Amino acid sequence: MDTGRNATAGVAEAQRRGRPRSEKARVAILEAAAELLLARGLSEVSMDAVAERAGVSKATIYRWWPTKETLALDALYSEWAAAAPSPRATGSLRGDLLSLLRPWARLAGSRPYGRVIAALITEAQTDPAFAQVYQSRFVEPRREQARGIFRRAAERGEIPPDTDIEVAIDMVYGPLYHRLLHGHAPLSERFVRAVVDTALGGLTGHGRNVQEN
Amino acid sequence: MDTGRNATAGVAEAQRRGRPRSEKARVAILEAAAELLLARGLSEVSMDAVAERAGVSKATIYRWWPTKETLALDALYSEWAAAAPSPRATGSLRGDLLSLLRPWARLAGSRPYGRVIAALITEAQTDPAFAQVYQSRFVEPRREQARGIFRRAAERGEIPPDTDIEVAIDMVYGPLYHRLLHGHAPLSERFVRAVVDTALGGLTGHGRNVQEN
Amino acid sequence: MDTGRNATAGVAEAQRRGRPRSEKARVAILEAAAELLLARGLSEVSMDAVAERAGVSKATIYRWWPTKETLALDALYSEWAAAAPSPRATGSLRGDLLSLLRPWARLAGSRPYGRVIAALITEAQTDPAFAQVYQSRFVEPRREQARGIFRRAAERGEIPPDTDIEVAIDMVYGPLYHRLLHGHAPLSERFVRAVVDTALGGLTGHGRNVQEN
Amino acid sequence: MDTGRNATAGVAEAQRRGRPRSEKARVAILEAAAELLLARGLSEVSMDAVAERAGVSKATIYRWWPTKETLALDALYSEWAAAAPSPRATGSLRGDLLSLLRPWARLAGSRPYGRVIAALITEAQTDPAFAQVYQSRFVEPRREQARGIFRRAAERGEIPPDTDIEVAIDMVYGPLYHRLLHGHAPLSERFVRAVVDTALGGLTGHGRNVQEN
DNA sequence: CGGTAATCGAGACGGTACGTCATGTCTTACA
DNA sequence: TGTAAGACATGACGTACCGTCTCGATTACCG
Repeated sequence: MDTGRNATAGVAEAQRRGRPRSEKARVAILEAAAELLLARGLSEVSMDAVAERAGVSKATIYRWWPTKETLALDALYSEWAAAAPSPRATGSLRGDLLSLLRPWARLAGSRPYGRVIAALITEAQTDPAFAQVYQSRFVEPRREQARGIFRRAAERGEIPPDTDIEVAIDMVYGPLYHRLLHGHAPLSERFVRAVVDTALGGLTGHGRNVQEN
Repeated sequence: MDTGRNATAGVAEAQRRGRPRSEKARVAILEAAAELLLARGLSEVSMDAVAERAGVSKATIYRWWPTKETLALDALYSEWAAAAPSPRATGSLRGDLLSLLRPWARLAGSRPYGRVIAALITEAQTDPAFAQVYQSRFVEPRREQARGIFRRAAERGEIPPDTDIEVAIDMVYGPLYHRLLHGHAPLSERFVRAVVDTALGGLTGHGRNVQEN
Repeated sequence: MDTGRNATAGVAEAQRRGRPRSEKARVAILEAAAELLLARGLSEVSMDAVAERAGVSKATIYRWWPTKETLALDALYSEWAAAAPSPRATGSLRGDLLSLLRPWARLAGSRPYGRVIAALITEAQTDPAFAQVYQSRFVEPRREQARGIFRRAAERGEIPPDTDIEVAIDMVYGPLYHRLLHGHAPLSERFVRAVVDTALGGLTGHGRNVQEN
Repeated sequence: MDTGRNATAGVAEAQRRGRPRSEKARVAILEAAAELLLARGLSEVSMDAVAERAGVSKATIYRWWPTKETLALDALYSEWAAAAPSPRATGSLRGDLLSLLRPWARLAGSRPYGRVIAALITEAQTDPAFAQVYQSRFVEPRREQARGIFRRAAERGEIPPDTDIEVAIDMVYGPLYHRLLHGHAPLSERFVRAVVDTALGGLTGHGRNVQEN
């Protein structure tokens, strides 16, 4: 799936005229981009380098991805989507959150994704069009999952019905992104548990969740 | 204060030989950089542009700042340090946190600082030397303030003595940075209060803090 | 008639199998090329542009013309051959030359052909195969006409029998091409007459031809 | 002397501020360009290739020469100006013309200059600004020399005083350029003599110059 | 009338050069 | 020694064109 042009093309669509897009080239570009991005970071990766490593011409890249950033987004997404499992419903808010956030943290910490994500966020600050794509591809899907989790918890009575769910989401994802981007401490499993427990029970301890998991 | 070379050290230092450094140039550079950074973002600002706007030669900039990023850091720091008031002790954890975070959020939201901070974080991902400077100049001072606040709260018995303070700091700063960088929702005063209250009392509501402020 | 491949050979040839060549496309390509060439010059005309204007695919052009230059040669030739009348025998060398050169000069000056011819000559300098085609299509026919004229003049005794006819041809065509390509002065009718008269009678005036025409 | 910017800079001019232009680079560029041009022709020479061979950056070339063509003009001019001797006055029109044209023909035939000159003429057809520079640098100086020769011949009575000198110049340079560019026959010494003699005496032979030289 | 074969349109592709721009260094003259 | 001016090597940018290619669609013939 491309960030750039009309890459939708339903299955049943009649074959379009002209030479069809080279699937080989598409995959080679995304893989080359992903490897280079993780090895060197967005700003150190040139389109020329991607083209060379993918065995592809620069024009072919620009035909499908308008900017380096959109290519990076797609490249990262390919890796990320392939690796991330869909969380299952555990019956408790704590369990649901852990099953959502643990794979995310494990994935985020497994390779230098933070560097690439930081670069994408930086680009989103300046380019509104890119920001829109970044939001809808990377951010919203995960927030939507979290919204469902919190909504179901409210229905079960685990959290008050007037809870501001947007704030709640920021309370759990915020600290994770914080460590991912600032790198002042590891994105460990322990940290995920601590974040979830603190978000649920609070620091003062009166509502502290005692489950062990 | 420069990120780069001889940071001039003490007042009483003997006058060095040769023409002294031009204070006018130093200020002009920092101001030009700050304005351009906030207007266009780090990646869109060139050293040539800073030099031209400051009425200064490029060589002069490079003599004192080794990279564009260090210059940006200093330029941002000048603005930020001038504006941020030092928080006062209120006697309660909630009060202390609000007096620490509210000015931060107000400042961060007042101009497009997020764009510059995101760029600095991005650079820190790749350049370890810069990361070190960024941490010690921007991150640690504020974490140290927060550590003091939590430590005093533990002494007062407001939070358990075994609280992991590093996690606690991430629980309040994380959500703020999250909104600053992702921009999916405003960094409002209301949000700061919600973050503090949730961090203290938790989402489940059993320990919910009922103070009104 | 194409510069490139199977130049169709004889009329009576048996119809070849497969879809026959589209005459419509052939004409459209030549016309599009001629218009673009005269408007912009060879180097400013791209095959893509010709294809688009002719409503034809690039592959169709390349199937029949190996290079842009050969296409330009054919396009120019179509225009040129259609416009140039065949000179008639006047009975005198001066009359024959004028009847040969005047139409040439009028045509050459009528539209920016100089620009295209210069480009073809340039290409011929580098590509020997093209040079051969250019000579045989554009240069030799006209030189052959001129040879006949001078030969008959020698038979009539108008010029010495040992006259070097190749030099004689260069003496009349050279100055015309000179103005066409350098453009320092107009290719006027007056100039054609002056060239012929000077070539015949010389600058010193002793043999000056006094006919008026 | 450059075609591009303000390369005049009189001798006595006060040293301009900033790093002075690198004479070494200037010469290396012109020499690299000249060698490549003569070896491959203008269209086959890329700026990248010139930069690489000269050991110079592309930006440096573009700083001083706006286009490839202006660079080629300067490169050719350097070679040409260094080689061409100034003709001397012989006392006769024939002698003067031979002393002007023989070195020109020898030089033009010595290396594949025709290919480069053809390309420059081609460019001049399309780019009026370049045409102006080409005329004033390459064409006019030589025409001015020729004008002097014919003017003095008229004063001596060798040619009629009402001779159209512009036509006369085209009569001798035209055939030479014709052979240089069309390449249908060699630019030999014999040819130069034949052109001069025919231009002076005419083909009809009544005014034929009988000097031998 | 169905099969074979060359043509055509569309347009993606690898490759190469373009001319521009930014980085960081260097070389002058002047302060 | 510091500074303004500005030339320099390096290298990436995004665009444009070239000539080739792979499709489906078309249009003749030939069996």
